[in-house]
Amino acid sequence: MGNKKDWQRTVECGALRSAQVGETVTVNGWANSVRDHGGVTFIDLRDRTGLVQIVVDPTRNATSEEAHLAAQTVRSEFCLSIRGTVSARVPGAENPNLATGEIEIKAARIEILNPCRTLPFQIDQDQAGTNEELRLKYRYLDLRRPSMYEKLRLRHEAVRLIRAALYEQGFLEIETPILTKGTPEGAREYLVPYRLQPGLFYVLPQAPQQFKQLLMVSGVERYFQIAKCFRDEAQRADRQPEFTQLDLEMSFATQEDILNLVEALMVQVIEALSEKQIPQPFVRLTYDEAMARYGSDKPDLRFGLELVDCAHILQNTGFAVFQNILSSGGQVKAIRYPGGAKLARSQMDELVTLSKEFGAKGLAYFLVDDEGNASRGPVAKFLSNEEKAAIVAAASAEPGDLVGFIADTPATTAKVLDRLRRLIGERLGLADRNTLACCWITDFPVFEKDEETGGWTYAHNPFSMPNEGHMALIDTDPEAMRAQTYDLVCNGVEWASGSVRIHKPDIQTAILRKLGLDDAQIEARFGHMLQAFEHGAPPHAGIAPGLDRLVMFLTDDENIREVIAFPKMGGGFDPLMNAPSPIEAYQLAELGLQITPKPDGEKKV
RNA sequence: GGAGGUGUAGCUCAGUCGGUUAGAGCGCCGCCCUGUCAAGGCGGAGGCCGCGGGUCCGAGCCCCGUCAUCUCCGCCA
Repeated sequence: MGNKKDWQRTVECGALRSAQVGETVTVNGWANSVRDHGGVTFIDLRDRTGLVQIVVDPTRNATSEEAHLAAQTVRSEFCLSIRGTVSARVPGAENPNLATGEIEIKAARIEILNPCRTLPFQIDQDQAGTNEELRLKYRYLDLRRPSMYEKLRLRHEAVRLIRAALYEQGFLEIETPILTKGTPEGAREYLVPYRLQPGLFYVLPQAPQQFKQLLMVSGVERYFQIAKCFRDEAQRADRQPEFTQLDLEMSFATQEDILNLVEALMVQVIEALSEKQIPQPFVRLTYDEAMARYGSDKPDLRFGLELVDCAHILQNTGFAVFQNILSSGGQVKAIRYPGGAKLARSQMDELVTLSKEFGAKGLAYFLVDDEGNASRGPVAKFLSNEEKAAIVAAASAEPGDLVGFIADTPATTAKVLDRLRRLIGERLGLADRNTLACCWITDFPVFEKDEETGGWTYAHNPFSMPNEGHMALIDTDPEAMRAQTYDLVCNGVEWASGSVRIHKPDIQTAILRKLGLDDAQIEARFGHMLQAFEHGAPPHAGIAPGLDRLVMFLTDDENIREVIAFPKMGGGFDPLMNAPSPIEAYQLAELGLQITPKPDGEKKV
């Protein structure tokens, strides 16, 4: 206490109430706004706890001449120390919009800790209208806005709750290397040249996957980490080149253990930090069910509009287009567009155009009339009355609805109908913004066909344990194999992904061979994992929810940059630090690197 | 890699059918003002209309190219 400087605050701005009237206090903060009336001047002083009004009135109180002169030079965002007396506002001058609106501080002394030059943008207004590149360039100013501070605080609280809950359950928080080795395939990786032996590179981790499994072999049993992950892929509104996952792994655990743990943890965090409705228990769907009913492995369950498989209804149809698709292994599935019969012809045409953009050959549809009959629309005349009635019933279509059909391969049918379903849901406002509809998607395929090479590629994660008995299918019907895998999906967004891991070297080797790796490649890339599995590796399972996504749910942001303190722009460029940037010639020489200039001149900077 | 949107004052934006001197609000600067809280009044400064080319008597506006940025597809778990 004796070390305290006289400019240092004794109270925080937002904490002051009528109870403190009469006290002499010192506050520190920034001038949120200044209102100079010639004689009396008001300053709204802001710190992270809120605003308090400062009155500078040389005729009415102990305000010194210096304080009055200082107040006249104060501009927006000056950093100030102010000492004064907490006073009740004059009757009628209270501000009910301010938590501290009953009182004000009559300034005796004003110290300008640091002035502020003219701002590049106004920070006492909502950030929504400001050019984002400018916000990122001056991120330190952008983050002064209370709404941005609140996002930082929510993120902090989420992490704090997660840590507390996992500590409580015996999890160890362990850091794993950032300079490491890549996992083949998957996302493009960030590379760091190795100076001591030019030509070698570290790889930044896409996730701590292998390390956390090795920690299980180590006997840690319960591991977690708030882990930075790196992927050198194209950006999206909800993707950053570096992002954060809650990475966790448990030994001697089943899928059920992981699902229960994560479900309880996420519900706890959401309920503690938001008013969102989060229905429980989370819906569970297998991958096959999800694809059949929603055409997606990450369905938005805030609304229905389930897809209707018309195969049975149309098995003897006279409509050649549908018949040909069905007899060649394709699907005919329908989706209901509530009230869609009222759409203008141009809007219906737009649906057809969009379907084609999504990959379908077209969109067939009929309209349901007031009597519940499918009397109009392009396919109405090609289907029998019995067929139409059965489809109307199966889709629960009502008078005034449009029923659209996609007839194509199962993959294309799913993809297009998923898009249409989301489009309809969005247009009709079916998704309640205040609800977080979570579901577990389980039992993903182990392999899927690689259309380019004709070989097999992993569908989920090459370390995932196939379902019991499914290894028997690896030579006969690998496409039918399912694994002990699970994704947590919320409002159509993939939130977490995990699996029971393979802990047996023979199974892991068989899977890798099926993926087309020869024994030499397996040894080079996964030798250390297989060797670890040969040393008494325990059964283990894990998962990794996206932390940025969690915060986006809390803040209702659709843009991941809003919930990261210092994010990067679209190309991975950081306009605040000006990174990436060129390095010195000697640094390149040390690394044994030579830059080949792009033929067509310079970009940027 | 592809598609679409945007680019005009420090910020957010308007700018008609291509027409002579490019506007508004906020911010900034100056003066006035004793109760405001988005303070108010008066005055002022501030523009490579992203950049390059073209069409035209004439381009912020039309055409071509290019750069930046945002969103989506591809990609990415």
